[in-house]
Order: sequence, then structure tokens, then C-alpha cells
Amino acid sequence: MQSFTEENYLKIIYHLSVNNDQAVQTNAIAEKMQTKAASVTDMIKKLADKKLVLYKKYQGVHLTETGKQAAINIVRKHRLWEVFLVEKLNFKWDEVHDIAEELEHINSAELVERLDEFLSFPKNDPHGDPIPDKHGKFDAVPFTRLSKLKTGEKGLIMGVSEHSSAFLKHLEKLGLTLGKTLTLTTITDFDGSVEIIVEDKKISVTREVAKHILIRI
Amino acid sequence: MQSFTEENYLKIIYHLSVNNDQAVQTNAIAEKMQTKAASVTDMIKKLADKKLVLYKKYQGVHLTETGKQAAINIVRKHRLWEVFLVEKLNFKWDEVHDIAEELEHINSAELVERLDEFLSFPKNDPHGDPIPDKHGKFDAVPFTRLSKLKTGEKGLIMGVSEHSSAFLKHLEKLGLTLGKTLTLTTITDFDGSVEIIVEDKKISVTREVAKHILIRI
DNA sequence: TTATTTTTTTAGATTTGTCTAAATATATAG
DNA sequence: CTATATATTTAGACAAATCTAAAAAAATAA
Ligand SMILES: [Mn+2]
Ligand SMILES: [Mn+2]
Ligand SMILES: [Mn+2]
Ligand SMILES: [Mn+2]
Repeated sequence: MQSFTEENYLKIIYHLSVNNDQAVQTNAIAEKMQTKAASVTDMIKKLADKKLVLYKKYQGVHLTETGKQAAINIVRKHRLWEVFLVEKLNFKWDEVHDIAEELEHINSAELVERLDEFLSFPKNDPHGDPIPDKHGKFDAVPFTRLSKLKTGEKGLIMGVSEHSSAFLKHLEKLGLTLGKTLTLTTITDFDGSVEIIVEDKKISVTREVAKHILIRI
Repeated sequence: MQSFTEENYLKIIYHLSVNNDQAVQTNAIAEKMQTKAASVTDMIKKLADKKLVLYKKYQGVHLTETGKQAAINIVRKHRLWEVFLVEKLNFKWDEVHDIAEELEHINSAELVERLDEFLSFPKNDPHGDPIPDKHGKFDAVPFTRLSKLKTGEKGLIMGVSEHSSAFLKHLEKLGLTLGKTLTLTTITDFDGSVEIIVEDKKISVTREVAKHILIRI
């Protein structure tokens, strides 16, 4: 069994290596963990001793299969708890992340399976992210970003790639929530912002925001 | 904010001092915490620095009002999560304690209040123990023990004072669950075991077991 | 009331996860 | 290919929570 800290390292290494099969760098981990590179090196050695990561000095780390499964299990718990908080306890999608950061470390396989069942085996969390099943399997639905759409194209909002409360609240206010359909009408030349229509309303979205809205055409 | 460890100490000191206004002894804490007296002394000093307990060398500890409220809040969370596990996730009453030991440390006041509401503000946990409200208030319903009943007396099972899985499973098997009504028919002289009738069935219960069954006459 | 037992505290180590500062390796730029 | 910049590791220290062994206080018994 891993400590909370070890679990957080595994999860971060996982997120940094998914969609990218290169080695994860010490500094990248340090930034996400909000700690120092020296501390990361210490922890990496420990995780390597436990065969959870492969490590070569100065060459960054890769998760082993065991490490990857451990990480995915934490992600599974995180996302299931987020669904619970939104669906059952009526939290908003911008309020659940920090609580799930704690709940994801609760250690009971039985609890996770029963929670999954209680929630009717959800496929996605409140931010559109896929929930791995009990074997760690999930399908990565392909997506594009609002910032990549061309004029006139229609799309369905299926997720976000930025999870800060400020960003989510902003989308909420604009009515840009999961499942909404939108049409891109204009791309502004000078700043790349986009005009879209959602539910018959015209909205302007900065390029920075558009980059983080995941779309299925 | 307290660490998990500090919270566990507070909770144990609380349980050892409720129904008993004497100072809680170092060794008593050590036994419950499954640790050594020396470690307890260290922690007591830390809790005293934080004004969560009153401590005089060699004289044991008392919770301060702040410490008591902190402890009660942990107990509240523990019992609410136990209700959740039994009522919503269909765990048995003997399966929930260890998971609740972890969940009780999740740190979000909003979560607790919403969970309480989701559960329809339960007054008691699956073992009959009272759940403090958000202000830490609860009424200690008076009770007696099956071992104190006299021949012919009737009673309602309202709780248990032993929470081990083995004990709870045993009661379950005998059909001695919360809310059941029983009548004491015989007290055996030589070993103090009691014969009772529950739902028209005659059952024999050892004195040791009878001591831990809480009854309202 | 003196001796013995029990309880509690202190002293000094250990483990985990962190830090700063300095050393070393790797990458990048001329 | 060498100089500089960046990334990473090492060395040594620290705080939290624990431990063992020994000392000290309090309780109990003779
Ligand atoms: Mn999240
Ligand atoms: Mn999420
Ligand atoms: Mn319990
Ligand atoms: Mn309980």
C-alpha cells in the first residue's frame, strides 16, 4: 500500500505521461506537486525501489504497469467521487475537485465498487473526463478543441482541459456546459477570439478559453 | 487544522472521557491508539500547546471546549458516513467502521452538511449511537443493558457498546438487531447467561454478550 | 512508612517527506 | 567545440510521529 504522498506522485506522473510516451521530467513533477526538484528526486527513488516507476538518473521516469494501474485506480476513485458529489449531493462542477482530492485516497476496493454501482456505473465525470472501470479500462473518445473549429462548424461540448474553479464558473456563466451544442460563426483575426452561438445566443469567447473547451463535431 | 493523527487522539480522548469527567490517563490513550505511552506523552504536549487539551504532568488530560467540539465533529462525520455506507451502499453494520475511520477525516464542512441532508438528518448511526448535529448537540437517550434486565421484563434493542465485526455478526446471526423487541425469560445462576424471546424464538445469550446490548425498557 | 509495583516522562534514535545550497550532468548557443 | 544555461542530483538539515530504554513520579502493599 502507498502513502497519500506516494499516491499523489503516481497520479501526477500518470497525468503527465498520458498522451505522451516520453519520460516524465523531475521539474514537471515538482511543479505539479508544488514542491522542489530535490524532493521529487527523493520520492522517485522510493517509487523506483517499489517498482512503481522506471528511473534512470537524469532521464526522468516512466510508470511501470503496476504503477500505472495504481495511478488509474486513484483517478477512477477521484472521478467517481466527483460524480457522487455532483449527482447526489448537488455540488456544482466547480466545487468538487478539492474534496475529491481527499476522497480519492480512501482505501477500500469494496467501497469503490459499491459507489460505482450506486452511481449506475457512470462513464464520465462532471468535467467530461472518462472514468476507468474496475479493470482500469476506459475508452479515450477522440475530441477536438473549440479553438480548432472552422467557421460554420457545429460541435458538442464534451469536456474541458482546465479544471480551475474560476474557469468552470466562467463557462457556467456563459452557458457553456457539457452536452451543449454550439456553432462557430466568426473567428476574430487580431486576437483569435471566437464568436459562437449556443442555444440561440451569440457569445464571444477568448482564444485562451476556446483552447480548453473539448468538442465533438 | 489538525493532522489525522491529532484527530484520532482527540476522538479517543473524547470517547474515554464521555460518561466520566475524570482526567484521561496516558496508558488508556496508548492502548486505544495502539501505540506506546511515550508517544502519547509527546502528542499530549502538542495538543496542549494547541489548547485542545488541558494537561498536568502525571495527572492525565481533559479536553478543552475547543478540543471537545473538534472531537464531536469527527464523531459526527464518522457516524454520518456509517449511515451512508449502510443506507445507500448496502453495507452491513459490521462492515462500515473501518471505512468510516478513514472517511471521518475528510475535511469539508459543506460536504458534511450536504451528506447529512442527503441522509435526511439521521439521529442515530447503524449501531444506535447518536449523531451530533452541526452544532455538536445530541441527546443522550438513557438506556440499560440486557444484562441488567430482570426476569419477565421486556425491552427494545437500541444500541451496542461493542463495535467489533465479530460481535456484530454474532448478533446478526441471532437476530438481535436494532429495533427488535425482546423478553427476558430466565437468568442462569451459575454463569449469568440469559434466555430471551425475540420474535417468538427462544435464544440463549452469554452474560458477556448481554452486557453489550443496550436496551430501552 | 518503607518497599514494591505501576504509570508516566525523558533522552535519544528512526522514518517519512520536506527543504536549501552546492555539485554535477545535460542541453543549447555561439 | 567550447561556453553558458538549464535540469537534476547529492549532501546535510529539519519537523512530525513514532520507538526503546532508562529515569522519575505516583499508587499500592506490607
Ligand atoms: Mn478533479
Ligand atoms: Mn474531474
Ligand atoms: Mn464506527
Ligand atoms: Mn457506529
